[in-house]
Amino acid sequence: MASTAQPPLRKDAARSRAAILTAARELFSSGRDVPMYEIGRRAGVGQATLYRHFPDRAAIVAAISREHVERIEALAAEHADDGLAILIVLDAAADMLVRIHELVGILREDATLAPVLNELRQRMLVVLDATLDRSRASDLLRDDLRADDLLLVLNMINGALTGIATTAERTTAATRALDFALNGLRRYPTTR
Amino acid sequence: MASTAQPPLRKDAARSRAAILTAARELFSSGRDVPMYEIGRRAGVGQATLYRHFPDRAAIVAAISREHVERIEALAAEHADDGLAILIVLDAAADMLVRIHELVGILREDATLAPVLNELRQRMLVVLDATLDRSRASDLLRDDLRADDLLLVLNMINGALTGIATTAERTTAATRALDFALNGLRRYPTTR
DNA sequence: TAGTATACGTACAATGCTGTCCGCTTTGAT
DNA sequence: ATCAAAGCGGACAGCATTGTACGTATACTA
Repeated sequence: MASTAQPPLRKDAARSRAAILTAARELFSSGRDVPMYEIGRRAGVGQATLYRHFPDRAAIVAAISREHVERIEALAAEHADDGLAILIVLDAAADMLVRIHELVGILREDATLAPVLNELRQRMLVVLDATLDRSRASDLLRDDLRADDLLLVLNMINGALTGIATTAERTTAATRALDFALNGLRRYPTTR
Repeated sequence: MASTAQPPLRKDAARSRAAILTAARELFSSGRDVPMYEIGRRAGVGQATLYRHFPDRAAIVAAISREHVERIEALAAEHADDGLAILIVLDAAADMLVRIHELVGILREDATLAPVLNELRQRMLVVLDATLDRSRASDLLRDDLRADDLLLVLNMINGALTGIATTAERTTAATRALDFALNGLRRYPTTR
């Protein structure tokens, strides 16, 4: 598998690529119906350049999405021997969702991105699974929990953010949602 | 306000209207990118008929959405004097979300539906608030809860459903999500 | 059962977005 | 300094979708 080796980009090409990604990150954070040419316009780049760097919307979304998952992977690695790591990771993931909520929607919406979505889901599962395992000893969480339950919880938190426009309000909602997910609504919680 | 009085529909018009709503309900339950003409085609009705009954997509979505909220309102009224009413309502709402998950997405997606969305949100808040109040005596739930927290929880459950195709799997996810929302993830829950 | 208002379907104009073509410009190696 | 390779932008062809125009059919009323 030597196929991933890329020839280095020429100076102008590198600038274009970065500009496109920056523009896309910004536009994708405020709404999901973003025309391609709008990304180009914001990046100060022509249509052809846009499409040369990224053959379609999917490629851009994939590139940006991976960045974020990689940050979570790095964070989990840093806290590998912390018994509370799972709480730290969930917290960071919730925080990430506040920032990329719309992007997640795009990722799910576009059928051609299904393979990427699966890849990222899988990587998150690996991280969550490992972290959960290491936190098991601390008796912090229910012992019927599995990694995909935590992914479900992240989906829940993401759901709590839909339709909220400002970052501040999103943060509030995410915090409250995480609180509910961790502690529940019950007055005298039944741990079943 | 006598404005809501509608002249009775002619027989064929009534049939068309019902066919359109049925087709829309079906199509909206399996995806959110549904072209108008597709609804017409499925309903066995021409473009003009479609647009005469509903001037745009928003009108169809609004009509269908209201039906569902009204069912919840009726259910809450039935259980008005049950101390566990709030659990029953949450459960029913979760079950409803399993069926109309995509519709909720459409409702939020289309900017022209914002007024309808607000109206429905408001009506849900009223129901939840009243039900929560009546359930207060049973000491069932945390006492810091307000109606909009419950709406947040419903959003969370709705979030848990995104990207799941089959009804069976959605039901499973909704059940698990409701469990987490009610009881939390913690082994020894801190009621804070 | 005849007439009129109402509803119907088909065909099409208008719009917005995607992805490609092509002649010009920049980069960096000799 | 020169030149080929690589990159660039604007213009545009193609496509999907929306919403309208218009001649025809159907349902209620007398």
